[in-house]
Amino acid sequence: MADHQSLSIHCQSCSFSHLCLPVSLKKSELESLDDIIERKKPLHKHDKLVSAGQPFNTLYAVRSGSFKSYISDKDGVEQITGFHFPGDIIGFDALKDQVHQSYSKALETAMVCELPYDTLEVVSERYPALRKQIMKFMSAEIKHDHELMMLLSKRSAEERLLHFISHLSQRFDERGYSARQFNLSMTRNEIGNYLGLTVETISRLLTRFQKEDLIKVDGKLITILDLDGVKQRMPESEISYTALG
Amino acid sequence: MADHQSLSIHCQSCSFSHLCLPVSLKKSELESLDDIIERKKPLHKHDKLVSAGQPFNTLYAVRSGSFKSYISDKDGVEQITGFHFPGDIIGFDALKDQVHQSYSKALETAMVCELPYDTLEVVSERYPALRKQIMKFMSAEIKHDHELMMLLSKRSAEERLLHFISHLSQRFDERGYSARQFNLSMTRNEIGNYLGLTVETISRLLTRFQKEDLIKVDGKLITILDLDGVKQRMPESEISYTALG
DNA sequence: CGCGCCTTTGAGAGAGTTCAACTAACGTGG
DNA sequence: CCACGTTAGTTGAACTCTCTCAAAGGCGCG
Repeated sequence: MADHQSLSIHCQSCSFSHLCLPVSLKKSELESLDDIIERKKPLHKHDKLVSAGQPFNTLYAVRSGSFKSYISDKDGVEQITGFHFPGDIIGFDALKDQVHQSYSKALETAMVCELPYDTLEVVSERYPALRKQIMKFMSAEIKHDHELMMLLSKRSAEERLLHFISHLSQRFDERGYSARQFNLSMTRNEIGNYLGLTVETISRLLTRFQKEDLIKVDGKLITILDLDGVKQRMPESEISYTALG
Repeated sequence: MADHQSLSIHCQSCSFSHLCLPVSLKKSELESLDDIIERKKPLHKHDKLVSAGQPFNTLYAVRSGSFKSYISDKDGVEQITGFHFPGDIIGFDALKDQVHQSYSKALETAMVCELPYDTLEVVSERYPALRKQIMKFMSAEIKHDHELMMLLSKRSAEERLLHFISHLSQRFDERGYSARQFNLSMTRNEIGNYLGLTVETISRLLTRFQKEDLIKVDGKLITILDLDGVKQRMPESEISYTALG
């Protein structure tokens, strides 16, 4: 079962394990985790990983590519609740009722590791460190959501987008990619949806930031020219940590 | 230790246990939980229960009264992230770094049950149901936060306030209070802060809702005159459950 | 290679904010 | 227990940031 489509890939050799569930696990714990993980076929752009209403069976860890998660109301209005990159875990909102509450869609070709929840529970009974790690991920998601509330509720369009760019930069950095130059896997529309703004506002702001020599925009490719400038014009959260977050 | 300021109060006799951690626990599990809980002295209006930056030692369950939780940036701008009523758990955002990320302040005279986290972890090792319950609470908070994002990002002032009133009504109902008439323990300012609106807008809307015979407003006392009307004018979430949420 | 989606840019409109003034309720100390 | 200072709430008028509507160009996917 564990070798189903495994492609001989393991947490031990995964370059994002320092950001993912394996963080702080000992070797024996890591091997147990590795045993229960199933690697799925790649997803293509626009493929749905999960849909709201589906029964919850497994959490997913992003292995490559990126995803958006969003909720939807009865009129079809959507709200993107997060973008996910390698190492991120998807599906925590489904734990309460064992039913998925949101949709997750691939923004580009992507791969995930499947973490069957029943098995995860059994294993975490033996390894408290794993359980703690899962709860830390959930806690981090709550913290992120609170910061987004502040952004949506109190910040101007400019501050929201600068925060978004700066946060993306930081996440790419953590993953070993360039903090200064990266490709947006999401559309302007999706950025706007996430930040509570319209496409037009995002477009206008990107143009303005470019005129102000803060960034360079070439379609999906963003180059940050003045990282300090970006951070200066963006309100800081009260509690900050130098290295780890 | 367990009898420290216990006032002979137990989960078994608590009228909010159906909403709190005890949900779905068996008798023996409940007794173990009861043993580790410490009941604290009452807090008064404006007393801080926790502050951002404090080391995290315990979760809190609201026993009576109400609280607001909020984050704050370096300029002192605050964002209320939630209001808490009896049965609610406070402190999940602190699990990640073992440091509180937000403030919680009593909105009126209130009491809490202290859930020392180290002990909670030891006990939940023996009782998986307790562990599951904690994770379900965290999952519910994530879901709530996502719905608030949708509210802040996509809804008009009118829809936000109607949602707020309707949600309060539902929570009072769950707690055995009237769903039709209740006192707001928070100020107009705090409602506005939570919903990403100004005091003036909240005040104007409440006046308008009253003129439209949706509600009656007498200072802090709200009477819902047309509950169906309130719900009709407020967008529904896609996934709804008849009884439990 | 063509059609659809994404992006950009402009002009006008509007929902909610800001500023201001006033009143009401609160609580604190004399 | 009253007086006073402070905080909470209401209402009006002007403003502004962002949205909406519109139109055109460009990229990319099939």
